[in-house]
Amino acid sequence: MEEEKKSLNFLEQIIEEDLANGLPQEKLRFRFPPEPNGYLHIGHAASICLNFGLGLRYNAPVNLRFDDTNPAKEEQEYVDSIKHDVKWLGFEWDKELYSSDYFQQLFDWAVQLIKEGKAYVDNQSSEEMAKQKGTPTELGTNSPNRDRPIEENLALFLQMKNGEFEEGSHVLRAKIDMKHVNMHMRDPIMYRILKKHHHRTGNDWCIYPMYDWTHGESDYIEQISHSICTLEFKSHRDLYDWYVDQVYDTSNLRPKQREFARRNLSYTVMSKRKLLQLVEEGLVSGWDDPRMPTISGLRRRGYTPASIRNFSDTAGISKRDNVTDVALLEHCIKDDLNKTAPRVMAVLDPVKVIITNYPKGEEEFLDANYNDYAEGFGSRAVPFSREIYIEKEDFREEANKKFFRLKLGKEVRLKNAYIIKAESCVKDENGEVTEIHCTYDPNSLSGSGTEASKRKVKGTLHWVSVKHAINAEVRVYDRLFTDEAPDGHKDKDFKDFINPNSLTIIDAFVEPSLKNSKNLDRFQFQRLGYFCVDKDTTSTKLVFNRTVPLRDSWAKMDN
RNA sequence: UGACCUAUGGUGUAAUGGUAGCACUCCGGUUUUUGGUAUCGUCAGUCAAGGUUCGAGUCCUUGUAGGUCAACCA
Repeated sequence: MEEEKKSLNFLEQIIEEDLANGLPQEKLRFRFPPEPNGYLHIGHAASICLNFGLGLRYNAPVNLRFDDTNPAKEEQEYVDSIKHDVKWLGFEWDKELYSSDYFQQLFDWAVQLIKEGKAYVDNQSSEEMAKQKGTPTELGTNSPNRDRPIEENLALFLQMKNGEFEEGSHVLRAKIDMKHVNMHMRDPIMYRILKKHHHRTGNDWCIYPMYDWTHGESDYIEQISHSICTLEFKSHRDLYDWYVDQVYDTSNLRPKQREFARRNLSYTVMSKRKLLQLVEEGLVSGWDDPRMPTISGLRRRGYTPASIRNFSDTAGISKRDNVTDVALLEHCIKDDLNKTAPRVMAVLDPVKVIITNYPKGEEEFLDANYNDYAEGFGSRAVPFSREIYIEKEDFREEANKKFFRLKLGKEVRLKNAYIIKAESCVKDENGEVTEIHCTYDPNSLSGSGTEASKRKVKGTLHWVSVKHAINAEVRVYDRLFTDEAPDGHKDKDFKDFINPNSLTIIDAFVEPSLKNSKNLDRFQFQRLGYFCVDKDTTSTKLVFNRTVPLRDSWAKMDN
């Protein structure tokens, strides 16, 4: 059989081209370079799947490199969560590295640049420097310190390093071109003074390298062949190349930066700043709130690593701005869970059914498959008795032919149990149905093989036995925002679109087999959706998150 | 009054000058002891105008639209 040719994305095409032009395959090396200043989200997952996917595809190593050059924002907590998330997604990095590992090397190279007359110390205020920088349409002007003698620069830079200056008083700048059409080339800052404790280097340094100076050189040190980042860094590429060229030795590989469009998802926001805002203002319970688009939020919500990987592959990558429909993500998790989740029964909005011809005090345990349509899931015993709960919406006193559920005088099948017929109902003073009285057909037990058990009845309902049901808190989620692109409105704040009903907490009844479920166990609650055990679960209280509801074509018809 | 990037069904992505395809969404049929799943199908697209070419989504020109760039952030 001929293997189907899979089309390449534009980055794979670039790599193929490089290989065709003589780059040896064993020189291929990638990296995922997060700044440890927040939690990873589904957009990062795109980058992770992309870089590690390339590693797998080309049998090339992929480094996990923490871009930790700003001690003001970075914390060990974030490092730990990032490592956990990458592992959880199912990827293995070659080396765990930190930009801060290269502080000494970067410093030495900076000294070299000063000696070559390619860098200088500027002691103007940031306002003055900003003014000289110009704008995208106006050229910049030179700093009065631009031609400071090399010896003086060297001495000042050393003083900066030794902590002899205040924060903000001096910077080291690359001497490139203040009239360059690219703003990033107008004598960019290489080092600033920051008298802050660093999560790894402690107080060893009080000058810290800027992103641009750090990133290309780190790629070069690690001999990354393809340094893949998002589109907003496109204009940094000139500078990336300039910096690398200052230290590039032709016997080594010269890394190449290429950019792709970041992944956006409909009905949510993706910037770390905005996500942080949601957390800090208490609009969600934390970074791992199941409504958050973070990896930890999705995990807690019940998403599987495979579903997220599959989403990334399916969505693909390109260079155009995009807002991917969250329906695709939901499709991916439903697709995975449909194949892997055991099916059980839970009633979220209960009404009591009394089976009047079932003997009082009697109970029986019915064998129920965890999955009727696939092998290997096994089964459990589900208790049945005279009183059960069904969903309120599964009963109507009267309804037309399209209503396949329980109505007076009609029959339905109870999943894994008997066929019952509604005879009458009891209502409270508000007209709400409080009890439904039914009779059952004792010969109709599921799987018993009797004539009666094979009767075709149109509806099948899920249920739990009143006596055996266990209580569970079920958290039902809706999208966090009511707008498709909450941060896409110039005149409105993204928080104006917060959905006030994004979380509904329900006291539900679940079948007793669920009693000992553990955190992150995933189930299909039949006819309702996929649910996942939440970490708030204790030995006395079960808590479930609804990952995603099942498709409900009846709800659409009924409206 | 700049430079750079991007424009393919509602959404996301292929087509590497040669039949515009795939997935999601929507809608409909079949199957079904989940109104689920599965399966079959329908609707729907190359931003515009010129040019090159036997042939253009692809190359060129000019528009138009969107995005990015002026942190001692990354």
